[in-house]
This record gives sequence, C-alpha cells and structure tokens, in this order.
Amino acid sequence: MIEREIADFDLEQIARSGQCFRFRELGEKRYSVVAGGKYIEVCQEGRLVRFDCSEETFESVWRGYFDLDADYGRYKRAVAKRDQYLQRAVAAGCGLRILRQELWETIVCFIISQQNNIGRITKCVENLCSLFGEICYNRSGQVYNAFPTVERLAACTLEEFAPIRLGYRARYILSAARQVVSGEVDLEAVRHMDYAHARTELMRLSGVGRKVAECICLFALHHIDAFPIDTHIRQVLDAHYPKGFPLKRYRGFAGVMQQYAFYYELVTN
DNA sequence: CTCCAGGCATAAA
DNA sequence: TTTATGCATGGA
Repeated sequence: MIEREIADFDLEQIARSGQCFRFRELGEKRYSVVAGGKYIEVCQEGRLVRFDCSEETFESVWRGYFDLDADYGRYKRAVAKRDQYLQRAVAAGCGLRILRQELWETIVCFIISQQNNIGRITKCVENLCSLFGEICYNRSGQVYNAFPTVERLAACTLEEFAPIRLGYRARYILSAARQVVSGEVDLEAVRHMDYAHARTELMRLSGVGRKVAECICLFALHHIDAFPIDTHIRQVLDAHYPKGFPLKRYRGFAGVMQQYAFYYELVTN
C-alpha cells in the first residue's frame, strides 16, 4: 500500500472527467482502474491518496499514469484573473489530471466516443473488454478484463461486434485495427512523433478525424498542447470566448485548460 | 414522436 | 477548400 500527500489531485474528479472509461466506483472516494492491462484500487481522504500496489509498481506505472510529477499549480496560476469562466472551471475541477493512457486503448475508446454519450461509451467499452479482453486476476483473486489487443480485434468479424452495440463505429474499429496490424499505420512511430505529426498520422486511421485524433494526442501521448473542440467546448467558445480562446496565453498546455472547461460543463449541465 | 450525445466519411459545390 | 448528409444506438 502506497500513501502519498498529493496537491491538486482529486480521484473522484479524475474518475468522472470522461478521459478514461475504465474507472469503477467501489465506494466513498474509492475507485478501481484498469490501465495498460494492470488493475489498481485507489482511495482518497483529503490530500492523502492510497494506491493499493507495490512501491515498484507505483513508481513504474501509476506515478506516470496519474501525471504525479507535473505541477498543476503552475497551470492554474496561468489562468487570467479576469477570465471569470476559466476561474470557475478551474475551481470546479481543481483536482483534475491529464492521464497517460495506453495508445491503442485510447484510439478505440475515442472512436467509440464520437456522436455518443459517456454512459453509453462506458457500456460499449465494458462490452468490448468482457468479450475480447484477456482475463486477468487482481491481488484479491478477482477477475477483470484487460483491454483487447489490436491483434485480437483485427481478427474479429463485424458479426462478432454486434453484441457490443457499437453502431456504425464497429466497422471503424475493425478497419483501424487492421490498419495497425498490417503496418499501414505504425503506432510505435506515432509514439515518437511531435503533436502535429502524431495528429496527422492518427487521422489516417478509419474513424479518426481531427477531434478524436486530438483527444488521443492529449490523453494517450500526453501532448497537453492539444485542444480538442467537441460540441460542449464549441458551446463554451461561442458563449464565453467570442473572440476565440486565448490559446497563446496557454501555449504548451492548452489541453489542461480544455479539460477544466470540459469537466465544468459536465458537472454543471 | 423528436432531439441529442466528446464526429467522421463521403460527395458535392 | 468549405459545406451538406447519412450514420447506429439508447436515453430524455
């Protein structure tokens, strides 16, 4: 069991922020997460966060996953004092973090996310994992499913996807998986590209347009200058930033501001 | 019944 | 290059 006092960290906000669909609420401020094939239970009391794992696993996996080495106070202090909207958004989501999620998993989840709502996205991801994800056991001997590998999904047929209820996104995922397995799109290369090149390359995948590619860049590749504009952010920009969002002010970490705004819309609507 | 949810692919202008 | 349209599903 690892215990840490962590500033600017709120497990509940992170779990509800809609960047990862594999958090499960176990109890009061207590969640499980499956990421990169690994299972962990985390709980929080005030600033004290408990990670149920070994020191080695905490250092090699979860410190990076939860972005614990970043100084979110610095991001928050950059917010313009007179920007009332963003000030409120940061106050509402003061414990958010940009996670470092596994690339293939993030590609699939955000293909599913298009023209969809978070509740149904979560169900689709659950269905996908329980059908095609490797069966694993946590430290208590409970079963969980890893996220399906790209090879496993590439070997599927559209008919096998039917019970997942992916709608028209099923063929996108199948095609994207085959593009990766065939080498047509090289994810290992994408990992080493800068933001602009990674986005362009990801958009070659079927079902991945600009918005989904930017989400993948932000939530998997940690290009935190990515600023995905979805329907909610569009409304925020129209209502509060008629002259455009001040991207220059937040150059290098605009994606963090995007996440504060997205979460704020989530909890206030 | 209609409208909408973290858009995308395709065709047409 | 920008702008219209169809697309699966389920909940409000």
